[in-house]
Amino acid sequence: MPPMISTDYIEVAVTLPVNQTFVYGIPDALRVDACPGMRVLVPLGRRRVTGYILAEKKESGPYKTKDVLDLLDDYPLFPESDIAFFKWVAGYYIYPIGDTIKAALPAGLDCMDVSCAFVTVKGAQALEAGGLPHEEAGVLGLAAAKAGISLKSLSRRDPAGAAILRRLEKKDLVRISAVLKKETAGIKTEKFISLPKKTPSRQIRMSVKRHKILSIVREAGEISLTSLKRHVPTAPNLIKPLAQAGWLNVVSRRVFRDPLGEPVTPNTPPELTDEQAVVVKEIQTRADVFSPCLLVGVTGSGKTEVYMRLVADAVEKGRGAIVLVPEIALISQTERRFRARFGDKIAVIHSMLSQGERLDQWRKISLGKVNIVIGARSAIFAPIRKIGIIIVDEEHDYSYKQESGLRHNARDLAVVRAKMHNCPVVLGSATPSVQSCRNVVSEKFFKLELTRRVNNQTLPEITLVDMKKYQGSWGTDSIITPELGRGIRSCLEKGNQALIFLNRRGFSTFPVCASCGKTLGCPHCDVTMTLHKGEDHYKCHLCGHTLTSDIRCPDCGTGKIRNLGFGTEKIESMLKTLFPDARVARMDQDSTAGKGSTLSILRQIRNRTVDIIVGTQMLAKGHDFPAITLVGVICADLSLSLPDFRASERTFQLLAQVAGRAGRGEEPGRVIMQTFNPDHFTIKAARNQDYLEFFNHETPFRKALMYPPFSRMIQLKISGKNADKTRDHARLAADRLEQLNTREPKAQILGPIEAAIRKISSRYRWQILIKCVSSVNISRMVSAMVRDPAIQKVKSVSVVIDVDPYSLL
DNA sequence: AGCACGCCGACT
DNA sequence: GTCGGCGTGCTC
Ligand SMILES: [Zn+2]
Ligand SMILES: [Zn+2]
Repeated sequence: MPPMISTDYIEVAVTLPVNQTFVYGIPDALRVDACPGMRVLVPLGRRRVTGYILAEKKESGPYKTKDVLDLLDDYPLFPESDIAFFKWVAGYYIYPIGDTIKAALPAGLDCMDVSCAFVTVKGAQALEAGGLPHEEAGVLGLAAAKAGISLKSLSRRDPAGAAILRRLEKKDLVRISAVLKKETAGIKTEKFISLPKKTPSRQIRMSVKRHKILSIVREAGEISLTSLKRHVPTAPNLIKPLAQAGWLNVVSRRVFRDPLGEPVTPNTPPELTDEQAVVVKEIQTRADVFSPCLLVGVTGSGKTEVYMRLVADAVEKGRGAIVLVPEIALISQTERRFRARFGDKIAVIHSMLSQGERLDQWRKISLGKVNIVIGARSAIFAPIRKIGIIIVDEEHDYSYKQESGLRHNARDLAVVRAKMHNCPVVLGSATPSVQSCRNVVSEKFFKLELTRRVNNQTLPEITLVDMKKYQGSWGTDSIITPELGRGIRSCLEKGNQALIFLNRRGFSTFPVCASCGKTLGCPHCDVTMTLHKGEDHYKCHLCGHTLTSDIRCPDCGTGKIRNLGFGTEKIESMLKTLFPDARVARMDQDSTAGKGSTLSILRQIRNRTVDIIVGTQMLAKGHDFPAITLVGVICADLSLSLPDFRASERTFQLLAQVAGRAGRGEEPGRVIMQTFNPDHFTIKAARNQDYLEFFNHETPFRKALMYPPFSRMIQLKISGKNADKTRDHARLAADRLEQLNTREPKAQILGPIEAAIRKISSRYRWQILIKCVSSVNISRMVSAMVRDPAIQKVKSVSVVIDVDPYSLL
């Protein structure tokens, strides 16, 4: 157990966007159980909020302190040693410390006061009598129906809601009071039943059911109520009188929810290849020092086995391990293999888990029951005490970057955390990021390689098809070229599966008015709508707004819409026409929206009940499809022309990844990539599956324009509902930055510019880009800028800081 | 963030 | 005259 608080005061970080911590007094009754890493309920202003104990304090400082109201944990959620890490993260990402900790912890652990309106007796009478103004009756009815309504949810419904409520309060029809909103994730307890040591003297009537229960309990020794219910469904009612008469002992105990089914028995590791053994050895010799390693291994070269050896080795030495994997729907192949190897010694943090299940995985770690964790980006915050190794699989993957809230990059944080724990960190990939390659060149990382595939599979053969040849062709040839068509046919004739990739969903992606020529745009966003035939409407992919499929042009009022442009849904229907005997399935965000649909599509692929599978990048990651021998890429350059310095890298990674889906089984694979730019270095490098070729071509561009990894970059995203106010605020922010840009080496401030997508969900968007070779200077000036009251006080415009942005769009 | 305070326009 | 709008500032 960690050291308890021994002082009269504690330092607390509250979950609010404030850049400071607060000092509270701690009553003796709470102090005996309190320690850093626990949550407390504290008064702040005139409400109660959740805070995290950071440290003990001998003095209150210059403030008049308030007392902690309650201790919300009986065991710390994170070790005291992690606080330094959280502070580092908060500083680096320029994000409030309390919010940083909240983002790091499992969700649903926040309690706070929420203002709620309750209908008074007078209000109920008034509602029944009628005669109230329409809107007042509406709000009152809502509050009555829900037995109290929070002010926040009301003003979300209707911006005028708060004003109406105040009127009602004045008339004494509602009462507004603070209600403590409890955490939504909790610890699960279960009842366990056993026989008492001595048979009770008190006799009760013994029915058949009661006898049965007693005999089951006698046999089991101790049994949970849940398993007892499986034998006797009415057990909960039956045990009560038995327990009261002393015939049974019933205790409530905390349990961990097990989301992954029955625990697996650990399997035995296979023999390592010579190459694998060398890599493992190299990293093991650096076991007790911070040593970042880039492990480049072609698909199928056995990286996962190397990871598992390193993790097992760290555990043997009494230390823990963190394994990061890309975020995908369902559990990935890598996660499954780790679980098979380490059984119940490993915690799994995955987006498919419920809040409570995630909390339990976290608690298992913080209680020291397990000291290995595998999971997507949030697992980098897992409360492992003495980390012996950190693994980042597919380190180039974009899902390591969180694109909302605390915009961290888990891959970068892995390196930081490894440094704090003096341990190796292994970044593995077949196609490493430009950033990591650069770190090898600059000798920040050392590089290890796995060049041979374990079972001697051959790498897929990749051919390019120039789509320019078929521009204006008849029928479907311009989209599914004859080369790709022939490829699919021969793949199907051999009884294999084909995967067709297009990173754009929907049926028609470019609806245009036949009479005035205007595109059909979203009324809330600055993008065109997409026709979804299955759902029979036009949909905006940014805000979700829909328009009926039979709509006339809203601009001229009469024109019919011509549905140009194509997405996965259209490719699916074209393939069904071209190959009427083939079974075609589609996997994208639309086809996997329903619960269980992802699983059912994956099962179809695995059981070979589909022949052609069309999909978006969802198909590119994490799942193994052994029967796929052909991968067709409809348009390799879709993401190439985006106005973003990482467009090439993203395209290269995506193409390399999809290509890797071909030939995972016995038969060699084939990849056909259709492109308008067959001579572009990105496409060529993807065809050659050569990350170094890509790196060598991309590096000069980045260097010339001072883009990462040759500089640090921070992007400010300024948005608001009012176009003029947003623009003015963006200009103000840029002015402040210019004023703060005094230290050498100076930063380069670009903008403000209007974002490429000028409006999303009725919010106008502006951007400022800051580049600087000095990490310290760029961080200092941006922190100072956001702390400026002139910037902070304007609440109708939001300023979001994206440190090391992945995409600038 | 949320909540109160305070200062100005358009209503009784 | 006040009711209620929002801009400003503070929370240990
Ligand atoms: Zn028109
Ligand atoms: Zn929209």
